[in-house]
Parts: sequence; structure tokens; C-alpha cells
Amino acid sequence: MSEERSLNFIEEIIENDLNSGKYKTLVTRFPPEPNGYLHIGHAKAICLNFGLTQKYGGYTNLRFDDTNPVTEKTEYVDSQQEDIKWLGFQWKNELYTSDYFDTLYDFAVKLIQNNLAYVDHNTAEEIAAQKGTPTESGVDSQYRNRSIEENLDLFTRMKNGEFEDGACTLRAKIDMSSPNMLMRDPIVYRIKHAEHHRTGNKWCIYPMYDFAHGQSDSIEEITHSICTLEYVSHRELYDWFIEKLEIFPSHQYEFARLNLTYTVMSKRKLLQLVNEGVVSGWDDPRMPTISGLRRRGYTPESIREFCERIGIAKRENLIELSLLEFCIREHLNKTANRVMAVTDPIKMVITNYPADQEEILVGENNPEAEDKGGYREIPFSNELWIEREDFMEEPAKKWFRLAPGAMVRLKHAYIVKCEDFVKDADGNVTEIHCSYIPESKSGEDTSGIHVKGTIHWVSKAHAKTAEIRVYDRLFSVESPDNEEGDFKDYLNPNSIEVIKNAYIEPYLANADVNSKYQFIRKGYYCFDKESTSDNLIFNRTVGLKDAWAKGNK
RNA sequence: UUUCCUGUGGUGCAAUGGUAGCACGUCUGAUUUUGGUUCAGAAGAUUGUGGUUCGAGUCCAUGCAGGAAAACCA
Repeated sequence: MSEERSLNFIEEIIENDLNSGKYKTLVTRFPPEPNGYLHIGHAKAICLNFGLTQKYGGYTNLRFDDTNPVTEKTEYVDSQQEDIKWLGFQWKNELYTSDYFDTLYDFAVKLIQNNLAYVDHNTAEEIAAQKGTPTESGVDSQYRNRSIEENLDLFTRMKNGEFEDGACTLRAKIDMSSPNMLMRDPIVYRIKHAEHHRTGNKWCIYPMYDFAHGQSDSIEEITHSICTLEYVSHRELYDWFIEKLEIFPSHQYEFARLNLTYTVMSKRKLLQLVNEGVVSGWDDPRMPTISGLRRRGYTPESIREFCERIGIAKRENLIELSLLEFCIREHLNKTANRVMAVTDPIKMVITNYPADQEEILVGENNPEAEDKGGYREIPFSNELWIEREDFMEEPAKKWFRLAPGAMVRLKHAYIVKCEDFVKDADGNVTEIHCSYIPESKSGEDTSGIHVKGTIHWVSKAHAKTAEIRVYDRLFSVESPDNEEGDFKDYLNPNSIEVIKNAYIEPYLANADVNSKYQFIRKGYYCFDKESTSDNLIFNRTVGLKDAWAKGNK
């Protein structure tokens, strides 16, 4: 089996670098800022960075990019680690940019000593005004030509806490007329009298992203520093610092971030959904977070497969949600046990089956699995719950299910024929009366009767009640980010439907948290952590494809 | 209007000067004790114009379109 897959552009660069001897081993890193939960977009970056070193050898570091103490928290550090491990990856070293604060400080001093940085006492507004615009060049700060000695003294005093927040900054001395705005004397250190989640109150000055990220890569001897497209224009600065500091030459490569239809991906917006209670938390099953997908019933395998299928390139993209759904169906189809649950029950009475009789049927758990996934017992009796939508008083064309006089098979059980039905005063069907064919028992059918339809059911006397949470997309438009007005105007009002009285097989009564099932003919469901012994909760991960429903829209 | 990045079926990714292919989605049909799965098949694409070449999605020029860049965020 030689499955020839073409390389993406990053793999090509890596193979060239390895073949030419530019680097002996590959070292990558995954560098989240601990200011939120990881989402499916991060999963793309995780699979890329860890996947590359799995493929080519070498290793991947986990580095928390914690240079902004006011937004970062240990809670996020913990959840991010859990999510990466759950996805199936293991980092070589657990590192923090804050580990390098001393080194970074020395780097800044070196820049000053080489007349490549200065302390600026302008305000943020003044600096912005002097910066120019993309089409007009900027002007030099009046502090740009301070002496090296004065800059060294001022920077020391910044570190020592002699200035208030915002009083001054350290800036790299590059070129105020560069066409690249980031090269117009970027700020490299700012004053923040804030407690850091790891260094506490040791520092009151913190490096900016641009003065931390590349240097951290270099310190760790990262060979290929992979990030998303919005950092393309930062690369010139990234290289400039490495060159001027004369440190290990890491290189930055950029790929296009993931966008998914019907979802938002920005951490800011996700945080807003959590804070405003639009969702129940970071792990709400409707969230595109790793923890949300996990709770929804997605498996690590399915997410990795998804990341493999979407590919890596440099053009903006908008992946259809249907691909993610395909990946989870594909995995669960092979692995989830198939059981019966009735979500919108209506009573069926089998008129020729003795009321005092019951029998135990045996059902295979998963015909796709090698050993059929094992077998389970399913109780059967004369009163069942079936799905309301499986009966039509006046059958449509090509209707294979129940209707007056029609026959269907009860999955794992007998063929039944609809003899009659009962309606209440409002015209709602309340009961369906059938006769069963004793010789048609599953596995030992001698009736010779063939039916087109098979429906699922649960024995009324043996059924357990369950709560089913049916989730749908969180937004009702493909690209909420690109619509007029606020993205929250486009929330899908039907993103969750809670069914309180569904009936499930007794087999399901002792499900484990997070265990996954196919409810036959309905979809894939996952046992939720909020369940209690008298309130079993299942989250719908994704529905089964439904050719009938599609054709009848 | 400056600089940079990107333009291939509905969507995403390939084709590295030589027959435009794969997957999801869509639509048929077969099979089926899940209207699921599986299987077979179909429709559907190179941003325009010039040029180089025996030959261009690919190279060159020039339009056009989309995105990014002016946080003491990352």
C-alpha cells in the first residue's frame, strides 16, 4: 500500500532544510497565550506542529506565551495542557516565555548598548501620531537620540519601578520611514505594575510579543517557527532582532488559520459568549473549543482526521462544517455501539402478544465491528414506545414506515402490521395498535415476508427515561464575522433543544461519562457529565444522514 | 493610495513546463433487518488580457478581485 500524499509547503521547506543539512533535527513549538481555552483552530496548529516532528523526527515544545500578565491565568494553562494531551500529543518541554525574562532583559540591554534601542517618554497617543500611516512615513521621536548611557540608566530605572505604567517605553531604533509599520521603532518593553501568574511581582516591565517570541524560539533552537498569516509582516522584525542579537537563527513560516462555517473562532468573541452567558461555559457542547467538542462527543481521532483533511496552505479558507461532521460520523460509525432510544414517544400496543408475557431479545452492538461489538439483551413486551414520526395516518409516496394496514420490522424483533390507531379530542394520535407475526422473529424468520421499513422501539415496561440535548449550529449564518452589525445578532435560536422525556433501553442505564452511542436511525450521542442516577443526559453529537428528511424538505 | 500575501469545481487541498486529480458536499442507481453504512456512477473548476514555449494552472508583463499591515494585545 503506497499511499502517495503530496507535501504541503511547510513539509517541502522542512525536507529541503533537512536534506541540505541546514538543520540536523527538526524542532517546533506550540505557543499558546494562556488567556482562553483552545479551539478547533488551535487544533489545526497543534496537529501541524506535533505532526511534523512525529513525521520527521525531532520534538515539539509547549511554550506558554505569557508576556501580558493582565489577561493570563493558571486556569487557562491547565486547560490548554489537558486539551493537547487529550488530542493525543505529548510535548518535549513545558516552557514559558516568562522563564526567559532575565535573558530577554539582557537582550534589551545589548540593543541599547549597540545604539539600537532607546527609552521614549512619549505617550501612546504621541507615539501613534508620530508613527505615520501605511501610506505616509513616520517621524522620529524627540527622544530617539538620547545617549547610550542615558538610555541604560532610564531602562534600569524602568525595571526598578521608578516609573508609573505608561510613563515611558523602550523602543527599538530601526526606521521610521519603513513601508512596514512594524519596523517604525516598535515598542519592545512596556511598564505594567501587574502581578504575573508565574513571576509574581518580580517584574514591572514586560516584553512585547515581537521582542519575546522570536527570541524564545531562538533560545529553544526552534528550527521552524510556524504561525498564522497575520504574522507575515512581523517576520521582518523577527529576523531583525535575531540578526542584531546574533542568536540562533530560527525562521518563521506562516499558514492560513482555520475558519469554519457557522462558527466564530476569535478568542475575544468566544470569551464574550462565555462571559455574557450565551453559552453555559467554555465547554458548552456548542462551542468550537476543544473542551466543547469533547463534551459534544467528538473524539480525538476525528479531530485529527479533520485537521489532516483540511490541509495546510496560505490562502484564506472557510471550511464547511459538514466536513467536521463527516469525520466524526466516520469514526463513530466504526466504534460506537448501536442502541435504541425513542425521542418523541407514542405508544404501540401489540394486540396479539400476551400482556403478561415478555421475552429477552439479543442484539448485536455494532455490525461494522469485527466481533459485532458484542451482544446485549433487549426486553420485549406487548407495549412499546415508538417514534411519533414513524407513523403517518395518510402515508406519503414512498413511505416505508407505519401507516394503517402497513407492515414494518421492529429492529431486532418482529414484523408488525398496523391494525388501528387511537386519537384524542384534538386529533392527535395517541396509540397505535398492531398485530405481530410470531414466525418473523429476528434471526429466525420463517415468515417469508419482506418489509421495506425497520423502526426502532423501546419496551414500555422496561424503558428508562432520559434527557436528550439536541444541539445544532450556534449561528444561523455561514460567516457570522462577516455580517453587518454584531455577530451575536446571528445566533441560532434553535442551537439547543432539550427533550426531557425520551425513552432508552435499560442497557443504557449504566453508561459511563463521555461514552458514545449510535441511537439507531437518529444519530450519535454522548453521555453527559451532568447526568445523575435519576437524570440520564445524552448530548447529540451529530445526526445520521437522513435521505428521507432531505428529500422531503 | 503605499507595502506585503493570496487567486484551481459549491467547499478545501493537489497537479513543482507535459492527459487538471482527491476528499467533503450535491445528484442518480444497487445493496441493506438503521431511508445509516457499503458499493457503482454523474454533474461541476484554472480571475481577465497579452507574451515566452512544440506545449502554460504553473514562467514573464499588466489589469482585476480578496485579505493583511497604523494596540504600551498575542
